[in-house]
Amino acid sequence: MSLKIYNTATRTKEDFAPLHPPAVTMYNCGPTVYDYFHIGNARNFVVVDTVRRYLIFRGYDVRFAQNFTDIDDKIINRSAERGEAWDHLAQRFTDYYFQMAEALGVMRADIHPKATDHIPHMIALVQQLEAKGLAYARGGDVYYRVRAFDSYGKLSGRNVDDLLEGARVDVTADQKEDPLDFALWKATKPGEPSWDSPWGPGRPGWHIECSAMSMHHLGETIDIHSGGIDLVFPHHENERAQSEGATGHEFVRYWLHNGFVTRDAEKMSKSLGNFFTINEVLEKYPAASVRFALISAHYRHPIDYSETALKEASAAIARIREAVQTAEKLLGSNSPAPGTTEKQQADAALDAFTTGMDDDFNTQRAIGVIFETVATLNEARKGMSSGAPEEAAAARRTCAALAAVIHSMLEPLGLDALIFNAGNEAAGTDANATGGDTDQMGKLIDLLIEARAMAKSAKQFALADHIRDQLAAMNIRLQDHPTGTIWLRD
RNA sequence: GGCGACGUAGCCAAGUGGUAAGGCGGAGGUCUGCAAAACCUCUAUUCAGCGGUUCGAAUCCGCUCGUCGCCUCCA
Repeated sequence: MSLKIYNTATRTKEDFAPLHPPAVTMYNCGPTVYDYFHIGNARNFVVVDTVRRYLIFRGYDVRFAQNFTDIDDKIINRSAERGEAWDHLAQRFTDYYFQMAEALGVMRADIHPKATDHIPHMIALVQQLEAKGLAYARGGDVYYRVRAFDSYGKLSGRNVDDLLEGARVDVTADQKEDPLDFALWKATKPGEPSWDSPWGPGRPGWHIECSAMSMHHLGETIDIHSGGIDLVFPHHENERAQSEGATGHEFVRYWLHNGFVTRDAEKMSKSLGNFFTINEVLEKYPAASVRFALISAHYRHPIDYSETALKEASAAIARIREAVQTAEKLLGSNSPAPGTTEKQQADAALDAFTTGMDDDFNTQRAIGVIFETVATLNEARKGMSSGAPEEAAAARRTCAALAAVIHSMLEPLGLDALIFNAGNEAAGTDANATGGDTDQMGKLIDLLIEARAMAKSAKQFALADHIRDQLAAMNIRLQDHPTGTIWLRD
């Protein structure tokens, strides 16, 4: 079995062969920190995090960098509107990024470089391009000479002449040699932050930062570079031109781009006002549901954001959580080790999961396998209360093995902790959702369950139901099983 | 105008040549004191439409219709 990744550069699925296995270098174009990121940005972070987690699951040693664009027009404009210092604003939303990303189960990158910390690297890169005749200075600006780079357009499948036709170019706006040329360095304007450079005070163009930071931290050639599909052109095309123009060799081996989150089939955008910021979404729905919804279609396909989608995701997650928690609760603290049969059954599920994910990170197929495993687990659970001791013991082994394998499938999807740890902070002393309720709270609940059982055997159903209802009001839900009553936290 | 993606059940969504995964929702049933959870059965003779290739197509080719995206800051 081999992992296949769809490479935007070739428009085909390719066998994944990193440059120096098992090492994998990955770079994702991160947020411009001038506002909360929206649900579309969230999809990119979640998708890339899932890719990263799966590569780790597959045994790769991943080194991952994701930048913060902490200086650009949007930040300068927002800063002016708010009367807040641009660097203060950027820091504030950088902090929010970490907070929201963590909520979504997105792991921190190994490196989170900031553009403003890499100005010297960018200047050096621009100088290299200048020396090679690929860049030229005009006034205090520096531009990339697009037509001097032979393969410009290769990544996005365009040729420079087509680009000119459709281009809405205001040639008068600047001093470019060619309308297609783009800015590497922008001369400072009054009131804007600026850095000293060989071309005078100014600030970097947008594209140059990713080239500089990717090469500085991960090397001149990296394995995977990712972003939303709208970054293919011009951002990634320009990054490629800058990096390969400077070094003369391949910049990225696999270009990976995720599809949009749409709203009524249209791309979310600021101008349409049809976007939701992540903090708004997380106020309404659990992070597990949001993440599940974001990976419940293939990452390259568009996904429509709606209340229905989030509710369905919540229901789907509830089924998984219910199955695993019920099984683990019934197993108690002395979960049996799997025998050969159970081991094979679990391995088969894991293989099916891996096959799905190996096909260009097909999370939906992987999720399908999880649900099939859930169904098998629920069925096996009934056997646990069998009167025949051997049958019950076998069922316990099966349930233990399947519950464990479900956890190991949820982990690379970034869902395991979100589904099973959420609420534990509120639960306080609830030692874990799986096992012996050794804490005091658990003992109290067990006592109430015992009282309810006594009421039931005395046919005092009003009292029994009162106990159940009051516990439910505290999000403690009771389940009656042939072997006894268990409780779960909702 | 150039380039590209998509159209599968009430909804979401896999499947890219061998006879339609999975989830949500819905209907009926089993279990239960009643619930909850779970389980069982049913819910697409068919994959936008029309042609073609093939023993065989949702899957390949052509055309048509529809939706969306990139070409400008954008995940």
